[in-house]
Amino acid sequence: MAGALPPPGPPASIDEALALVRARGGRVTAPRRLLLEALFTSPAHRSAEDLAAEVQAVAPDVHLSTIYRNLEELERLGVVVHSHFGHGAATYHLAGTAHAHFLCEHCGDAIEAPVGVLGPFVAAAERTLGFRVDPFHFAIPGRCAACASAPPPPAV
Amino acid sequence: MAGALPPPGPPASIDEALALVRARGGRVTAPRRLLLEALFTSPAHRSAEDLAAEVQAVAPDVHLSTIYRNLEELERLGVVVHSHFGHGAATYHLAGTAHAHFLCEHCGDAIEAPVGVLGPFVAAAERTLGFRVDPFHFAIPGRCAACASAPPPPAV
DNA sequence: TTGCCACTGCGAACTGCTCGCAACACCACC
DNA sequence: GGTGGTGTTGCGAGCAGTTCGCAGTGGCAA
Repeated sequence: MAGALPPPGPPASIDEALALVRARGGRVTAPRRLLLEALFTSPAHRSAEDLAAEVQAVAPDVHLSTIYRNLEELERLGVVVHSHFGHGAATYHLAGTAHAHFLCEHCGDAIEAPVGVLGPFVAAAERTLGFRVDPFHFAIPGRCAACASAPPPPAV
Repeated sequence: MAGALPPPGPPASIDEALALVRARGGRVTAPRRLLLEALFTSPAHRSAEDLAAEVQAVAPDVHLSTIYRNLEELERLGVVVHSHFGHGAATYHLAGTAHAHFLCEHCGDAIEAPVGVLGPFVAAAERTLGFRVDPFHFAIPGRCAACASAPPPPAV
């Protein structure tokens, strides 16, 4: 690739992410590299604990708090984003793949939301309330098609 | 489970709520009554801890876990609902006053959402994905008008 | 009045996350 | 190829919010 172009969006590779880390004075360490490898090798949403397990499969000494600190740092640099699915732990994924989620509270299934569904809602919220919705940070709860069509469970 | 007692809507008074408790075999106890009083005397959103403090102002011995257990029970009976504001504790309020919330992640302000803003979005989600959105359970994050117009904080 | 059992208070435990601290090791500079 | 400053790490304690187990209490039907 050409020389000194600052990446306009989120980094597309581990090396680009590490360059970003270096650019703001950070250092390239083994836990950091392993965490990035875990993030880049799969687009899935994983909790900090899942990611820690993946890193620890290679380097068992890496501590959970190191994972949290690195995720926080990478989020500040725009490499990853986190979102919340229901009541449980936060999940992390690459910033480039940010998208909204619908979470079925019945079967636990998460549906990745095409932006088109949210666009009019986001626009309406801004027009009516001046509120700029961030639809990525929290999953939108409800019932998926399969569970919605099934008879609702008894109230007790 | 046998639907011998279909309550048409959420109870409108403490006594109605207690009748509901009795109808499913429950008992009317002092902590339960005090909790309902706290819930019915103000429409505000309060955390379990806030509600415990209100109850404990009258009956200091009531334990926080009793509050949680009663809230769970009342939720099962359809008397209260809980919702989540950002990362903090869950908040509880009467089921009859359910409404969506927009939560500003910058100043922490919560805006109660007129249903009109959400209607088209809920309809679109159902039409496109078959997904039945429950917009009440989690606050919708973003930036309020004041914070959105202010210059965004530097990325680092 | 009696007795069953729903409910309570209490404290420990759990989950998800953050913090303080001393030791370590990356890397700019020589 | 050293060397030193300092960013990062591992560790463990601690926090908030919530749940659980247990033995004792007391509401209420009979």
